Amino acid sequence: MTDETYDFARIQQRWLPVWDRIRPFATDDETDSRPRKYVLDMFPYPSGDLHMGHAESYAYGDVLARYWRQQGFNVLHPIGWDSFGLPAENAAIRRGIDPKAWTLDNIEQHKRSMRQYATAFDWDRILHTSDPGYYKWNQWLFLELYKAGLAYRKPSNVNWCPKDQTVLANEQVIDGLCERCDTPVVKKKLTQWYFKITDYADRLLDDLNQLEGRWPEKVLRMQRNWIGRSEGAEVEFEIEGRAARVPVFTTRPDTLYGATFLVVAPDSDLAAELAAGSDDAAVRMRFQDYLEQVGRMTEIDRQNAERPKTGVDLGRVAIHPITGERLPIWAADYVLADYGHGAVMAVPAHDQRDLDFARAFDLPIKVVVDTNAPVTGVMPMIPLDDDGNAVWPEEVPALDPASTGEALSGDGRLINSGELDGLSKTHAIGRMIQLLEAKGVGRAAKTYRLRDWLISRQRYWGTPIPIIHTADGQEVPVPLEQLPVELPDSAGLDLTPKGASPLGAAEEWATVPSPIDGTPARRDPDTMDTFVDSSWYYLRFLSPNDSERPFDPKQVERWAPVDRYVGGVEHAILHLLYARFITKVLFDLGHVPFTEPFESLLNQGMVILDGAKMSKSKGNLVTLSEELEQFGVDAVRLTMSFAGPPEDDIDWKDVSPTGSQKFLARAWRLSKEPLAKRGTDPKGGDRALRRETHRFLADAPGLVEALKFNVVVARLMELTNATRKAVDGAAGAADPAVREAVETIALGLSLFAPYTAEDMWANLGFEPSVANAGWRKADRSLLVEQTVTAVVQVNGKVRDRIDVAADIDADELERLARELPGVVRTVGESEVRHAIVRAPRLVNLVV
RNA sequence: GCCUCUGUAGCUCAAUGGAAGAGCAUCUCCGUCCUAAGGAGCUGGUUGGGGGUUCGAGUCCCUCCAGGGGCACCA
Repeated sequence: MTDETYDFARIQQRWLPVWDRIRPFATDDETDSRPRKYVLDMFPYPSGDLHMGHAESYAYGDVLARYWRQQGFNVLHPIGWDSFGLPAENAAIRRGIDPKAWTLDNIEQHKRSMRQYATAFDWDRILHTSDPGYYKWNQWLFLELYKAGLAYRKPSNVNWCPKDQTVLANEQVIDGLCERCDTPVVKKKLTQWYFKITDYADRLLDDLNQLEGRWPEKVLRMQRNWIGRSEGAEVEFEIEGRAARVPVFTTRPDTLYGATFLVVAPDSDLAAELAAGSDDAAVRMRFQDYLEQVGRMTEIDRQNAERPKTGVDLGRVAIHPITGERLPIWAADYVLADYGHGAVMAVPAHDQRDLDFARAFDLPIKVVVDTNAPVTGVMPMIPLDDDGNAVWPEEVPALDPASTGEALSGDGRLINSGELDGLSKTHAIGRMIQLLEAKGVGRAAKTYRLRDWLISRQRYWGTPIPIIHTADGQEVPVPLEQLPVELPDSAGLDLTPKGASPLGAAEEWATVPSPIDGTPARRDPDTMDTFVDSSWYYLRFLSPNDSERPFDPKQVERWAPVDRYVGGVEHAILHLLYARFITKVLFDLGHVPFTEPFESLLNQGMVILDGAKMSKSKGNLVTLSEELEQFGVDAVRLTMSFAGPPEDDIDWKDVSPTGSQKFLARAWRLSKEPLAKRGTDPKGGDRALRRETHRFLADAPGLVEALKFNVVVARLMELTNATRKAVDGAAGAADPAVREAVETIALGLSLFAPYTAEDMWANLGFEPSVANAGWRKADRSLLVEQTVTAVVQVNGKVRDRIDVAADIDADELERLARELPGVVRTVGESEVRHAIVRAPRLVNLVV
């Protein structure tokens, strides 16, 4: 191969060392006064080598980072590794090696591949979370939350993965299965550390409105669903033989008169207490059996709404707070212990779940909302026949959920409800809350699906929780000056999951003197959920080597929050919710001046193959390294960008890296063509080509910012085709417009195909790097057309067209239009009743 | 089941209510000892179906159909 043919391998070899030397993407100049942009790619877990998903994500992040750089911004675009977590530990267990060494090897491998892939990262700021210099500040963060009362320990029923032998956060349980290994999750009673994210539920929900339009609608919806705020009332019921009243949460306080029994979650403390207080030994026995039966069930069974209702009568009696009726109390597993108060008032007539239960156990059903009645203040919609007479429905559906099995959940008029009678649902809700408040037995209330964030894990490869437990059972924070609490060496430790943290077995490490009085005490043996690590890493990138503090406030002021965050939708809930939460906590504690970490979010789609997700087990993997070998880095990157909108999935079967390669070669060959010298004034060059060039320069920025990378690439192809035509045609290679066009193509390609663009730039006689060359400003005067073709319609149908001056006025255009042969022929003798003129493009004559 | 988003050329996508377009692929031709690179050109459409509003609808409204996504015992 000679220098005359496009050879991606040669070009890659040529420029990689040059970039290593000139470091085009270093961002460290404190005096730089350009406007700033912070582009962040979600940092990867360093397992194995880069795969197609990474290649896609980094291609997109790079387009944005390189684009803003070309637009004259000082761009921060860092990378690091989320290097704590189970995969390293599991791999270490399987192969009997040190997780630390394994992790560092992988990071090195990743880094080499990323460089080869020409990612525009600042290599002077890399970090990884398993570095004590990083996780020291995880521990600092934990202690900040602890001091603020936002980190606490409590015993509760937690999600337990029997395979990984560790607890899982609610967010890590997908359809009842462990997110990582698809093992059915079970419940286990354990004392664990939590972050009090529920204190922030309202803000996490309400602040999503600020992100509207800048985060994908889908992610906003998922977060809203996850937080799941519901508004209603808390109602308190007296229990016979119990001093304290029992509160329940309901969204339908209007149906309180229809409550015919209470249901408590079998696995709640309340259920156990009520059952224990029953006089009847048989009741106590039945409850124990039922509790065991429920405990054996996996989450996946429990979440199945189709299964028949089960439950036991606890033999206890609640008093209806308004009517004073005596209501039975049941325990049933359709009520969840950790939502609301773990107890509900059952209104079978108006709630499907309660109805199913009442029918199964023959409990009373009382209708209190007439859903056939027109709602107060709203006229009923009665259909009319052709003569204008009302057509009454043949049959009004019966108000009888007991026999139909259908609960009446709609709106209607209250009946059998004392002073609420006649009110609509909405009015009755408000009125009932007033009544409850007046009687002191209830109040308006909100509740959430969101639970507190369970952060402790019984594993080795994570951040040790910086708490010391004294012999007399006190929790003492590790003093700041003793941080980091470093992990003990893994040598000699059995990392195999046993349900207890391996750290507890590292006697030498675990035994410490109490910070209070020096008596023997023990370190907390658990490590933190790795989502703690990633909840604030975007701040650490601003001063990654600062050993004095987690982040430099001056740099936070300069760069944060992140302008554009790029990553997969698989983190739509977990990571993003946690990062938002921690950011708000840091704001409240005065550490950062903003409340949302990520100004805008790009969720790229997945790379799939033949309509299916790629997976090793299915054997339908596309291996990135093989694609790179065959097509080159640039062709693969370009294929990613060209495949469609970034948020859509890319089916590798539908795309053509060969096509990308051909296009790159065609563009590259153009860089050998221009005969005009560097710096030649393009004025006077071929007007049509200049117009194409400047149309691209004018349109590309908006398209990039709208994330329509595929359209930008298509436009580059058009410009390339136009330039080839000019070179081979009348304009010729010496025309200065050709040089201008080719330089523009190189600049445009620098966003998508950095090696090719750099080589073209050199062919055109410039010094590297094209990445920092700067975008050209479009000359708007070249965009306007002197003449345009106006369409002339008669009754909306095109009958003729005419070339006119672009600035023609409406009257003149109409006059010309009426004389056109096609128009005269169609209009004939008819009178033109109306003319719509949109100069200079269109005339529509209505006859 | 509920809530949402999307349906335009074979594929991926454009088109302030104003001529239905681009890139890629296909096909044809030029080129060549052969093959390929390369170049030129032609095709290709009921804008998912139906109805409505409008001088004019891919665009706005209604309805049906198809696909994607989310939620789903959360009181």
